[in-house]
Amino acid sequence: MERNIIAQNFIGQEIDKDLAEGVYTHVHTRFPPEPNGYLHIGHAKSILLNYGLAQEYQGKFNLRFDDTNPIKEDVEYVESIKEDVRWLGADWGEKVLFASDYFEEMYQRAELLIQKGKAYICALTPDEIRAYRGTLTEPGKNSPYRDRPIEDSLQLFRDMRAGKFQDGALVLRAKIDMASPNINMRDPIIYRVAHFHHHNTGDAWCIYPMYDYAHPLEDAIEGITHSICTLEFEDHRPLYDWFVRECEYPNPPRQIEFAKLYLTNVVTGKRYIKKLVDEGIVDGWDDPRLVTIAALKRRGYTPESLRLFIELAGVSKAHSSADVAMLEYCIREDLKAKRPRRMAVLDPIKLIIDNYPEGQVEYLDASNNMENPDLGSRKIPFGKELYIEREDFMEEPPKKYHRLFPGNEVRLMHAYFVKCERFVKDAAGNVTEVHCTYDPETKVGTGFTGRKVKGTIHWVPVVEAVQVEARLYENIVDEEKGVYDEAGNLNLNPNSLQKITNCYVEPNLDGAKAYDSYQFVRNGFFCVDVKDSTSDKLVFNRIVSLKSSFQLPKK
RNA sequence: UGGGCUAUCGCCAAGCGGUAAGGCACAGGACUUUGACUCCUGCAUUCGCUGGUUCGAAUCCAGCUAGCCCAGCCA
Repeated sequence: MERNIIAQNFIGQEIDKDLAEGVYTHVHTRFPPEPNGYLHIGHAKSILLNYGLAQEYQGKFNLRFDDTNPIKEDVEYVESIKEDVRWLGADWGEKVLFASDYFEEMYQRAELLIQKGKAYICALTPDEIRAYRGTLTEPGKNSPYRDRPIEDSLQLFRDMRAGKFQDGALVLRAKIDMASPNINMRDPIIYRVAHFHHHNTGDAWCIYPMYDYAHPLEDAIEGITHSICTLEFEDHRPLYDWFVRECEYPNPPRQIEFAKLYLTNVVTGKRYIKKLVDEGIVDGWDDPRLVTIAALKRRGYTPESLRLFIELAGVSKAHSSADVAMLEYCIREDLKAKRPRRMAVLDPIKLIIDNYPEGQVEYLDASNNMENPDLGSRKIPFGKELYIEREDFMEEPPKKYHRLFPGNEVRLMHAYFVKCERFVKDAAGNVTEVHCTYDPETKVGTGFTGRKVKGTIHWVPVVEAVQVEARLYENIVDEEKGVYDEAGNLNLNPNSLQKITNCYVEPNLDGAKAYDSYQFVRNGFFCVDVKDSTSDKLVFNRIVSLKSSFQLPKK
């Protein structure tokens, strides 16, 4: 049976233990995003982890929107989140769940807390509450409203719900311990007044539960067994357990924390991504320079590649940040045998074959993917004039350079050996044309073994070349300076987007229009940028660089 | 003398008292119709530090050190 790699970590071990000890008889996990932004690579880890765990133990997985703060939330986000979760392959079963669907039950349990003397209505102002809370090193002191009679609190709470108070006038607080060394236990607020339209419940409520209260109840209501969240909630676990216990839920869920996924020298973090989007520094939430799921998808990443990445990165409690090289490895690994390959020239110079008949065009048969014959082959027009990459010719080559230079012979991919005879420069000294002679006997497929060449280069026929706009992306942050400066601002890289308009790819002679997900192996993988193709131009985004593919050998 | 958590190769990460898995990256080499891919090879006498227990410790104990999180009517 196929084991879920994603479940092989300390969380899986804890679950094994729980199951063995009979604490739980089954496994039920959930992914609980707040609909206040787009999902990014970090969420993919949580989604795949929770879903993978449910799969591994033949349990259930819920997608639940943690929509308890209408001020920050929007339906636009719930739709995009559903799409991304679905794209990643996580199946949430019957229907999507919303925390807001449990508002009535949460309210009832809050009344229960009041009746048990475990919660009270507090009229301190926000500033006063902060002052009474104490500091990290000093205990807090009790609110003067802490011993308000139960009946008074109950009535006040009902009045809050009835809309008799302004925002911020009153809050419901849990009565725990103002001297607790854990600040979360110092009578945390559990309900606040907010006259705000909610995307799901409309204007039915003017009081909304806080995360610390709502989350454990949501989990308990849904019968979640393992509530997996990130490290910053470790301090909240005692409170989580307190609410489940005091609200009298049997079969309490268990919270387990893991370290967030960071990528080295990449902007993760919703807050910063949002800033880049809001300030127009990037084109939108799916700008290929971001690591939102939408952006990765647009760059050509596949769900399989992200799953592989999450598996390779692993899950632990150690603060860490994975190398982007690992992410790029994953997309190469996934695509290399799956997708057809094409030739492309980003920075063209002309290659003229002096001994090739003027005006002649022949259609060469080219394998779509040498590693996967099932992908078939295609015809490529070949003629006297071709475009080749500027980097593939050097007037004075360094040692070990085995592409074109005067007197050297190379293979034109899928075609012939070609020997450089001479070249032409313009007034500024730039090479404009490279002249070669070809050897008809070296045609691919003829089994020619007379001699070997050390280099094989890409080319595109001048006559039928398809011109596209290629966008090459560099990291959006300055890797030298690091992601953030002292003030916590992003160190942006002004060259994060370089447009190249005079780029050519080979034509699709079979009439296919899309170049989506084709591999342009010498130049990294490309995919069509569907959204920005407003003109009739094709727009390509390069998604990764191939290891040393265009680097000259080091000295 | 607040609390919680973390520390194993450049980056992730196994390891759970019996003598340091694996992946990415990197470096050599072979192969080659993509300097890619593939294939070999190399890459921690050592597990933040210092003591202790033990025949034996990355694993147990004690004490240090460093880093991260917490004082929203955000999640």
